[in-house]
Amino acid sequence: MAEPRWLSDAEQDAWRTFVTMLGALVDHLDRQLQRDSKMPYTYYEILVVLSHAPNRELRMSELAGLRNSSRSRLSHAVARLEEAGWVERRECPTDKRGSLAVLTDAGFAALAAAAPGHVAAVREVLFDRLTPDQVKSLGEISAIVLEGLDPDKKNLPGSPEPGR
Amino acid sequence: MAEPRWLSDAEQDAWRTFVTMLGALVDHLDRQLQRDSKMPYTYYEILVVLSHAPNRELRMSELAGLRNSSRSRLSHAVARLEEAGWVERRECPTDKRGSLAVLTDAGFAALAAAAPGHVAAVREVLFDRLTPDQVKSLGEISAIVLEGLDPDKKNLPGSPEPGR
DNA sequence: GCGTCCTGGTTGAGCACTCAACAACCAAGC
DNA sequence: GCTTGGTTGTTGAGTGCTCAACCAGGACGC
Repeated sequence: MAEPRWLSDAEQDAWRTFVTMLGALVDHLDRQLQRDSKMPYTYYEILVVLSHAPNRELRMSELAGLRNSSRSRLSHAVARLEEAGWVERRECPTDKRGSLAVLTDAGFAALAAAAPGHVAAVREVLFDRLTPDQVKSLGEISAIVLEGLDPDKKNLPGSPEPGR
Repeated sequence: MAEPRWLSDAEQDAWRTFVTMLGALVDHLDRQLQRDSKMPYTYYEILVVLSHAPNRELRMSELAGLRNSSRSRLSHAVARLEEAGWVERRECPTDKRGSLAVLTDAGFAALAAAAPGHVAAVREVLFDRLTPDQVKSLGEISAIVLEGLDPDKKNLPGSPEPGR
């Protein structure tokens, strides 16, 4: 086996900073939501996606696709959200195998209550500290990396904000 | 309560792309390590940090600090690594409360075996797709965000590569 | 009709993490 | 010495995830 191509010093620096930032960022946002709104970030995103859907309902697998989540994960998650009263399951009228996840009024209210704090947190750690050029740059870099990871996935789910 | 400052369109775009990329990236790297080396990413990082330490040993809390990890998490993780034979616990000679985590030869070998694949994965999804300017930009942006999250933390643990 | 294969979704075991509680120990004051 | 308070590290319960196994129902062939 050939000697692997290790990272250059500049690459190592960038990688260490990036990966540390990444962990701290995810941790920070997750804790903020958990503390202030009693929900993990992933559940927040499920509620957001549902809030944007027509009738605030989606087939389980559509929801999983939009969330880049496995069916299993989503099934567990929706079970929790159902216990919390934020989502209901209904039978799919056109395919008896299927389930619909429906955002309840209580779920929408919980989302509406959680959103300002979450968006404020995102703004505070990210957008209020970066110049418009840096935001643009971050978007471009993210798109390039994402393209390499997920070549045929073009639909980006989930703005951080709830829908109408 | 005042109307929250929502994100601009450009910010929303950047955020969605960024957050989606982030999830996919973490997932990709974690799966690569789990598949090829039977260890989660966080355990890989513990081994890396230990491999760079003098005598390949560290106090638990130092290790936790370098890894930005809680004591509890580290304690659980080291218990697993000990089962795998990659790390040993020893008493700290100067403080009877303390424990030392010591990287074993088997642990070092496992790390050495895992490193090339991991670094190749990082290179493939990130550095081989970005220009040097973009790498520089990513590093700067990461540093700015990290500064806001972790104001007094200046030590960045963990290059992705094992030490001597 | 009937069989076969695929798809949608759920389930349960196992794993990594968090949080709170705890035991053991050090350090400082008296 | 003793007590008080902070530190170090572990433990156990609970949560969210993955993975593989599974059932139910659709889709296509015959």
